[in-house]
Amino acid sequence: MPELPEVETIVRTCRPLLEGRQIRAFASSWPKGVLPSVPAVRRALVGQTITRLTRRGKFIVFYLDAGFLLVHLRMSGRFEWADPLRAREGATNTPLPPREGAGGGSNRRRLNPLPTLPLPGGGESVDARRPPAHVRATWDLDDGQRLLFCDARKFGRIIFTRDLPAATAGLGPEPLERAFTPAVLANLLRTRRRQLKPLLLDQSVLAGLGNIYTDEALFRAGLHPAAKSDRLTDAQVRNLHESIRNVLREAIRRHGTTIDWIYPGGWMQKHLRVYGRTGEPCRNCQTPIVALRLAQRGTHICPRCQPLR
DNA sequence: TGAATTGTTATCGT
DNA sequence: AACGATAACAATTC
Repeated sequence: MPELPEVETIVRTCRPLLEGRQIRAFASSWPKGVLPSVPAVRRALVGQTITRLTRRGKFIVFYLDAGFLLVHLRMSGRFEWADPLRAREGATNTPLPPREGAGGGSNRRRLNPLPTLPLPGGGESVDARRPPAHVRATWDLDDGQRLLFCDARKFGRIIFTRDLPAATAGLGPEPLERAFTPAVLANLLRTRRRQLKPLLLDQSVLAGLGNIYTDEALFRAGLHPAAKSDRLTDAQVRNLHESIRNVLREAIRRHGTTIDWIYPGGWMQKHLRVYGRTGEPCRNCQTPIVALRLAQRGTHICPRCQPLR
């Protein structure tokens, strides 16, 4: 369930491997996920050089000589690498980010004919000898590497466009950019009358937050997820603004949250304060964390630190 | 076995 | 009529 920090980590990890590379081939047997169509995307991609790799909200954005490729991982999408070069070298000097705490040891992979490198940090229990499951698309690059898009649930999307602004027109501001000031947030909140959590989850309002970091930001700000967006004081808005940015920055520093097989390599899960901590004591006041259902989403709060009124 | 999972979209209600 | 809330949906894992 990659949200902004996980996507940012993936982009930073893939950037040195992708920027400057030319795409030799693109293949996919997944028509629903590739827009406008697999043949059209193949024609658009082959021969193109990837000049930049960036992120917009939860989209990974490939800048090409002509046009842009957007990849959305949705729930279960991930990138992997099939890399014959690295396989020959024993995969010992890969530019993967460091890991903190447990899981150490198995960063080195055994020699084998066609291993893949899970991104971003190397999964703790990923067996590199096993070919990746659910491969939906592949990119062959001019240095012999092959990038794989894997997605068990097929919720992800691969979209080619020549008009990036049009393709991302439906996204709200980037929470970590300078332009995202407390005044901007105040405007987003007060021009609507919605519950805070569904509003912050809405990508057309603010780009990049998902279920985990919305819960975490609201906890840090001491706000109840069902509180109405137009009833916050200036101080509460400033607080929420700082909470959103801080939790995202901390999560990026820790390479995101790893809570299941989908996204390996992060360690922010060790620092979450409410998400997934139902029944455990609040780190501020020891009150047990409560799970509730809001906007069809599992939601976690400290009832004492986040009163509704 | 079915409950849980997320973002988007269609639909319902105010 | 515009906005907000809600339900359905994609497909798989445990």
